Amino acid sequence: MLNERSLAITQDCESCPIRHRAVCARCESDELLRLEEIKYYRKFEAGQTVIWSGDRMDFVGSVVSGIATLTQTMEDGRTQMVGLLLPSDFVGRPGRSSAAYDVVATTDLVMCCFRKAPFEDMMKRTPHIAQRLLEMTLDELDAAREWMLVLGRKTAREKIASLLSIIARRDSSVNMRQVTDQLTFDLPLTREAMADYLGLTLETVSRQISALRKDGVIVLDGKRHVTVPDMGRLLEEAGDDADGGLFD
Amino acid sequence: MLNERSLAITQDCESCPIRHRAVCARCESDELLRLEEIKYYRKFEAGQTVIWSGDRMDFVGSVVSGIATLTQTMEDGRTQMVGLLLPSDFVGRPGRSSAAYDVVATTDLVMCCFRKAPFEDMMKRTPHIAQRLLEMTLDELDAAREWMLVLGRKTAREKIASLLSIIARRDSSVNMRQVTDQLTFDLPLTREAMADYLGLTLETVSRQISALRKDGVIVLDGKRHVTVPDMGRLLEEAGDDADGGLFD
DNA sequence: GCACCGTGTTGATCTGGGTCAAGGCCCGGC
DNA sequence: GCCGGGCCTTGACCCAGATCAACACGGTGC
Repeated sequence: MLNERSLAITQDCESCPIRHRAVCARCESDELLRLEEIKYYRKFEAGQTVIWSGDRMDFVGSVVSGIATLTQTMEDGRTQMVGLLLPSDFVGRPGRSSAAYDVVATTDLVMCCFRKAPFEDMMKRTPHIAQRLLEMTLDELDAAREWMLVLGRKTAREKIASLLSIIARRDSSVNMRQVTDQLTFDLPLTREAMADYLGLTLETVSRQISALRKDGVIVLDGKRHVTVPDMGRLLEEAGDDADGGLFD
Repeated sequence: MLNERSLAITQDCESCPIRHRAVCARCESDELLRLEEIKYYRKFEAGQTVIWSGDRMDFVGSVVSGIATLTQTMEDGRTQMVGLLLPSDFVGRPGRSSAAYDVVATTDLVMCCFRKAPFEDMMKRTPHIAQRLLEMTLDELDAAREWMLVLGRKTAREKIASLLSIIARRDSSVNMRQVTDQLTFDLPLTREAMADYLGLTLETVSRQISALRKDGVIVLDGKRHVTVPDMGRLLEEAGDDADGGLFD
């Protein structure tokens, strides 16, 4: 399904002409074809590190399938996840040659990569690409700032509810049943990874998830499979407006 | 002084041809002149709100002098500052018509604004502007992500030290004495604003500032004027690498 | 002069979430 | 089958920072 908001398209990455039209949806030039010549795929297993912070990074790319995380770590080992990369998310930074964060595959992961120099050349020749990247980066900036509110001001329970809301909204595994207003999905993160995203300990994550289960906000089937009987309730628990445009 | 990294230049905003060359430093086209026709200035007094979250926003612009903050507020009043706008910082978002955050002047403030529609037109005609904005937005994204680490994983003392480092690095009021390695500057924020930035209460901010003073990490002259006798020491307290490229 | 208000400091006490520790569940190897 | 290792849960206790409260300081209006 072609998603106007994404730079690359999830499932049909093999049909690249379509996907690359998304890079530059308003542009019909043959630049689209040239992208074909400089792209390649990379596959990673769950747990593998895609790139270490500070390493030379000579590609940019986007997630085709699977989930990766961006994390920062202090010398003493405290780590904070600063981004969650879901299919169609873009990685890398034109104009910078080394990675700013650790990028780790949390599930099996396929990325569609472009060598950086040719990608930058093409960006110069194809103005819409820079504009598309600008839009996407602004969206990411908004998401990062929303997360700052979560990290700085929300309680542990609200943090968990916020994370579940985000995954419910964005994870492609989400299965929505329109009639009952129920959502089901698998948590793509361990308790520890959730803790790193939320600025909590894994024990607190575990306790709060148990509490939300006990209170009927979520239903757990095993440790990872989540059903949300009432999305409005979950959003209330997250401290957001209950009507806050879920699937806009 | 022309700053390659900025979209607009601080002090010499009156000499706009120079400033606008910074918008598009690599571009010599006459688009620069057209910017003249659609710009205007706005002045605000300390404490005034520039725009409320959700309001219609028909301009983009940059800070000429003074300081503004971006804040998000929950229904129950908890607030989190998500950005600090210092001179040369850009505000607004091409492609979106309403403000996502409250923007408040914390000191007297002068902004140089462009009406959004003509600015967007010009962005389409002048590719380098989108590329410059992309670079700036990526810098902001990095800053936001660094702040996520501060909010999620640092102690109150480290948070204060981190904030002081950032202000020391970016505030134009900073007076550096090369020989002694001392820095002096005025805090542009109240204790409450600092608390909102750091995800703390104002009492904790006050206590930690007192503690840093007692330990000799900073010297206070009045409540706002700060001297940092040893920047390396402050960076250590912030939990960053002591050598982390201060004035790069 | 005095009252008032915004800003900041400091003390006393409380508590949400961290820390430490024990144990359960599941899966893969042997 | 048993063992070991991830991953997760739960309990007991502790502490950093929140909360509540009192007061200090400087400016401004009367």
